[in-house]
Amino acid sequence: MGSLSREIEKYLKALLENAKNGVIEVQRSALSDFFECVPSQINYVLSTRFTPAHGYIVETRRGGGGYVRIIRLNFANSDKLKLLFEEIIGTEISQNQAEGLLEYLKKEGILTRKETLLIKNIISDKVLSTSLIKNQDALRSRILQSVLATILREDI
Amino acid sequence: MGSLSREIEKYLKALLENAKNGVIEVQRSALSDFFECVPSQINYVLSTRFTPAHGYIVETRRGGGGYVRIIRLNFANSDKLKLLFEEIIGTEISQNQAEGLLEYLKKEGILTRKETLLIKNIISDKVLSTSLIKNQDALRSRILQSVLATILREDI
DNA sequence: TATAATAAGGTCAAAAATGGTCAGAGGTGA
DNA sequence: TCACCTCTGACCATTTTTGACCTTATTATA
Repeated sequence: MGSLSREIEKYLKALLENAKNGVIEVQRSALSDFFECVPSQINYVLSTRFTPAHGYIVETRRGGGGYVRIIRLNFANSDKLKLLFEEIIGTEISQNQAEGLLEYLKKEGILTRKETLLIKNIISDKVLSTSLIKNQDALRSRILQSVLATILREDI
Repeated sequence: MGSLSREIEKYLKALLENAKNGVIEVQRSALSDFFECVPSQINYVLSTRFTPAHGYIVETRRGGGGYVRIIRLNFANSDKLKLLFEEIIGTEISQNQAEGLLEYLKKEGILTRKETLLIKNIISDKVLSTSLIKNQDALRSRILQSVLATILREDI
């Protein structure tokens, strides 16, 4: 008794199985035509089943030649990363904590010295202490989530 | 599938690859004939994909014997580049321009693919479009300045 | 040598082509 | 039944494509 959402989910996951690199590109309108549903149903599926926490990243582009790209994350040999990832979602992280996390990733050989430095500087107070930002620690958490998700991408 | 603009972009970049000196000259009308599009489409491609932020300068000339010359900047002239970068990054920078700059740095071998992806994702809408931030483009500028400063450090 | 014709390229705004958001209606399982 | 999914539609945002009209340089000609 699959709901439509579950069907769409299955379909996309099947596509991903056959894709090399764990990356597929589809068009939202083509998908919604195929499943005879409204386009926003596709967004619903993506936002409930293809989030980083589920192990996917979605990138889209509007306009002519637009697309929806789904990238599968590879948690296979990084349970620890998965945990970390889940732990920091929706949290706030101080500069100190963030640096600790980055150092850990460096020590594990997951980030190089240069990558660590780049990110450390980005999330430093020097960059983030600005009236442009309402809550530094919350933004820092979002940035780190993005870093973890990128690291986990299969296609890099 | 891929948009026409992307095709034209690829075509020009391929020409540049084969050109020595990183300079090519084409005729707008010849290009638009070749791609069966209106001439102004070429301008669109140039202005969205071959800006200084993307690492290119475009020079044109009208009238008989007119041309469009595309010059790819190379990092060797890094004094000029530093200035250019400062100008490009300014106090605000759009996502498109920022991504162009990162792609350029990758192409020049200054950033690896992974570093590029990490930073690109950090400055993406996904991370920065949040009510936590008042002015995305301004924060993006701060982040890129930090990245450049890190890159330009001698000790890494 | 002016002047007209021709041969480039430039600008800008409207239309077309995608995808995004959000609130409310409709289902469904414990 | 009640909380929690799912589905829908009206409205929004971004990117690309097109076309009408404008500017500049060169060449031919009176």
